[in-house]
Amino acid sequence: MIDFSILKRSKKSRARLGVLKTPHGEVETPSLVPVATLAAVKALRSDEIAATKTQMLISNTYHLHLMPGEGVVKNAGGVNKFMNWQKPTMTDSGGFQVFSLGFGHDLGVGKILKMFPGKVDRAIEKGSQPKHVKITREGVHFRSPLDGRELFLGPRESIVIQEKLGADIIFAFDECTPPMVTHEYTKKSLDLTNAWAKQCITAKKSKQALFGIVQGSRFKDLRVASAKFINSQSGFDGFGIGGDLGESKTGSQEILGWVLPLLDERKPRHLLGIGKLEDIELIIKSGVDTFDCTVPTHYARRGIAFTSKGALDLGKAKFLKDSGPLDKTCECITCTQYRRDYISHLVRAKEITGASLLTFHNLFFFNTYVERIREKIKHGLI
RNA sequence: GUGCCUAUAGCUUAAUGGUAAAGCUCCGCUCUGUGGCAGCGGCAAUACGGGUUCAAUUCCCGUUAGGCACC
Repeated sequence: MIDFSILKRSKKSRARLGVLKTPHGEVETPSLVPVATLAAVKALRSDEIAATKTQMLISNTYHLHLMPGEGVVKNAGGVNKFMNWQKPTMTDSGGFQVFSLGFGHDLGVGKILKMFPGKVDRAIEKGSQPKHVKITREGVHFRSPLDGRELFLGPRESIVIQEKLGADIIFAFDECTPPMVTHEYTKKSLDLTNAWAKQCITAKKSKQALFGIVQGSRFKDLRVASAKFINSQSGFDGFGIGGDLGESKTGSQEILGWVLPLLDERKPRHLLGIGKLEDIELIIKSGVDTFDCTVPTHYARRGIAFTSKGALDLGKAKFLKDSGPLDKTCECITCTQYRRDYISHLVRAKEITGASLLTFHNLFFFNTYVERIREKIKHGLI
């Protein structure tokens, strides 16, 4: 069970200030939801995650199913107790893995593609299938990257697993479509995602909140149809917006502009997998309440620090001669207690403490950034 | 001290009497419902001095350095 209330609606944009109440506490929205795929934000303890101002985490059904298996998590009392995290949680349904382990793996692309005009030779047509993933009406056959065994995930399976994982918010099982799909392929995929959406609603026995996912790729008619359909399902407590949002920032704005006005404004909207620093204000202005993104944590493990002066690659040797903090204006533990020369050394030596210090800073920095946006909405600035 | 062996990029190794190749490192770039992953691009070398030859990194001599054996 969740309860969402809107404290303020912007007059300058579709941005909204809200509070999302869950069994594990409240989330002030808009909010970043850091990614804890395997019930861990890599490199941080749960108390450290909390100290980065993180309000909610999202874990992954597919990955936790493979390892350690949802039974282990259930025996521990659910994902919160399992990882000693007292605040709200979400689990993603595994729908993204249909893409990332399927076409994404085959073609070596992410869901955001900077496609050159005319590169239609790689378009994914109706009827085509990825190599290691088989998509059927009932669900998706995967091959485990861990041991090669077959595994099947459909709407019912995903919900059953997510109920055992026990997060506050769970997502419907969908097909996240690749960026280079044709209209025909997307239309067929959407029929599947919508059918699965209904099956997820009927499969759910728990009191967890269930979010339906809007797909439709870059096609306006399909995005609109998807939003209307998902919005019409009273079994959904909120919405996810998934898939490819087009090739540019203005494209993403446009797609969110088609979709969000069609969704019941009393329910929260979560944007799946988007959240580079430069995206955040734009998606919030479009009316997004929560969003998850691997960027702050994943980039930290590659040695990148996000600062008020831009992104810094601490792996570069020049930082070995830099005695300053990562960011002079940041008040996080990493910035107040450690210097760039030391962090650079750790990154270059591949010491895990480097990943830890950078992950802490990046999450604190992102969360502070979003906190300021909440303040701006509160004061009518955006 | 004597004999033998070796010397190619920062490191580890290829190859050839006729354009010197790769891995790692280093430098730059990419990587949005997470691979502590991966990909792309770049810098960079025949120890030194002679000789043979149209042409030597390659064959020969010397120097230097290193390794091994013997005294």
